[in-house]
Amino acid sequence: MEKEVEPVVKTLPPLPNVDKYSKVVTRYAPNPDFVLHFGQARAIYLSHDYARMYNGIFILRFEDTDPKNKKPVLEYYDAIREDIEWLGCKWDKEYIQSLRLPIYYEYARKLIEAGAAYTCTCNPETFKKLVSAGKPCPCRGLTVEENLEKWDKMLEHFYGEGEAVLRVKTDLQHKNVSVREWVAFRIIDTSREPHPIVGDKYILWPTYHFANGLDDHLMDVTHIIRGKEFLSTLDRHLYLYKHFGWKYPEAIHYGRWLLPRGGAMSKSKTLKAIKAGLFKGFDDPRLPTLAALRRRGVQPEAIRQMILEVGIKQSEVSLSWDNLYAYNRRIVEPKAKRLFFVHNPVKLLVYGLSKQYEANIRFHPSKPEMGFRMLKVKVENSTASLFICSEDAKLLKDRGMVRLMELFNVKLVMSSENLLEAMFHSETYEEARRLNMPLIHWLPVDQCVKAKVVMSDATELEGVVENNCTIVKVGDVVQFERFGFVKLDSKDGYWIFYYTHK
RNA sequence: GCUCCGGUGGUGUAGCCAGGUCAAGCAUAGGAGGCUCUCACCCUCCCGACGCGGGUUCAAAUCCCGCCCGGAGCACCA
Repeated sequence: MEKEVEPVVKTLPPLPNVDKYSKVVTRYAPNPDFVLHFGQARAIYLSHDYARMYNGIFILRFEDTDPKNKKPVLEYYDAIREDIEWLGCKWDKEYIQSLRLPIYYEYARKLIEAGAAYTCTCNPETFKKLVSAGKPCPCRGLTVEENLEKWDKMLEHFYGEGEAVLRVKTDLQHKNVSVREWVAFRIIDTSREPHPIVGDKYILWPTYHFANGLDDHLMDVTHIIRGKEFLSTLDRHLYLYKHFGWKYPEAIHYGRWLLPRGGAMSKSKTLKAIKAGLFKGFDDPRLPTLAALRRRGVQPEAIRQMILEVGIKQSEVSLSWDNLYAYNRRIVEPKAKRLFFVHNPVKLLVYGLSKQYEANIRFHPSKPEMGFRMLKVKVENSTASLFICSEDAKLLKDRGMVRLMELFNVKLVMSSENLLEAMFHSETYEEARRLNMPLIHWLPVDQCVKAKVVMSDATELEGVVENNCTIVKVGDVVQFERFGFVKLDSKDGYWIFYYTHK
């Protein structure tokens, strides 16, 4: 029995205060305004894996309450579901906030009735001035009745966009000015900015602070795992929970992580660049989206292991792609079949052959159980026609002799720009080693198909791949020997592979 | 600027709460060599870190103070 190399998988540290709750409930709450990127896998895996670890519940909640500035797009709801499924995380419940507005209205009314929230029709500038000085605005003194009346008018489209908001009462001296009297509802003109799901049905929309905080309670979330950019929303939520007399869930915040090469690019910038044609789509190999990583052959388990390794510190971390690739290689290497791919092929004629040749090569050098592939070399008039990489052609010119892997050794006799001519030298590997010949791969000109590899910088390498590639299924990761790991992307007429890593 | 949060090799992480077994472990990257009919994998070795300065203590990466550096937030965004 051969043992697979088991990577040392770190286990998650225990979650705080688990025994205080009857069931652990976590959630992931994306805004469907773009596909998920690599960094978001962190909150997803941590939330999901903790829920599983404690036999709890993992909730997916779409937070689509800004049809204007962070406009949700219908296709991304599904794209996000697909991304999360690909990561291997199944959610137990799903909610869409835009379908819950009546619930938010109901709780807003309760808040007003409790005297904990008030309608505000101040000019934003004057309000800002007052509140940063720690002073209340005139609206704060309105009676409950007056507030309910104005609230109803807000619901009835009496006010236009920007004319009225609902504020939550806080401490006017709160250290963080943005926490003071924060906005729970604002008006968005959905006749101009329709929501992808509910259209122009509502104009009064809850802010993230309100809907997110409220839903965490209503959905019995016990443990919130999110980036530390949400640290200040916790302060806001605390007021909300205090007004309602609720207990706030355990909140864990992790620091942001930096990725090299455009990893920190913002959604809006990325979208703009895609529209401008700078990227091929949201799965362009240069982008750090999950869709792109998937397309390139990165295994979700590699991402998970990397996230578990990084943990949940609040300090920021700079990750390198190399690190992710190392995890991925560990997963992919034992399974990947080996094939020959000759890029920028150059024709090589080998003379002096006295018989037919065929090479039987393992699909995996250290796993004979994975089987063999065959490459037949047709010899006519003592001559064979092969392809080799142009880089290897240079090698042959420099060294004079090379071994064609698993075949025989040749000696260069003539070279022009597009054609190399060589003489059969000897057959054995031992002879090649004795003479210190470089080893190169090759393909018979009649045993290969055209292929191209899309590199991680989106450039494309043209070449030929051995026709044994018919055993490869779309989505499989294979290794092109002396080249790197690639994933078969499509084979409609043309074999297209995406480069994964070395 | 204000408010929070954080600083272990190039990168990530263990250790810090309960000081000694840490002249700091592991991984990855880098270097050298070995194995191998791939530049993959595997094996061996090397490289390299407790931000700085004080204090407490027999003893500090671990506790205390100051400084420095980095990050996050400061919206009618999520």
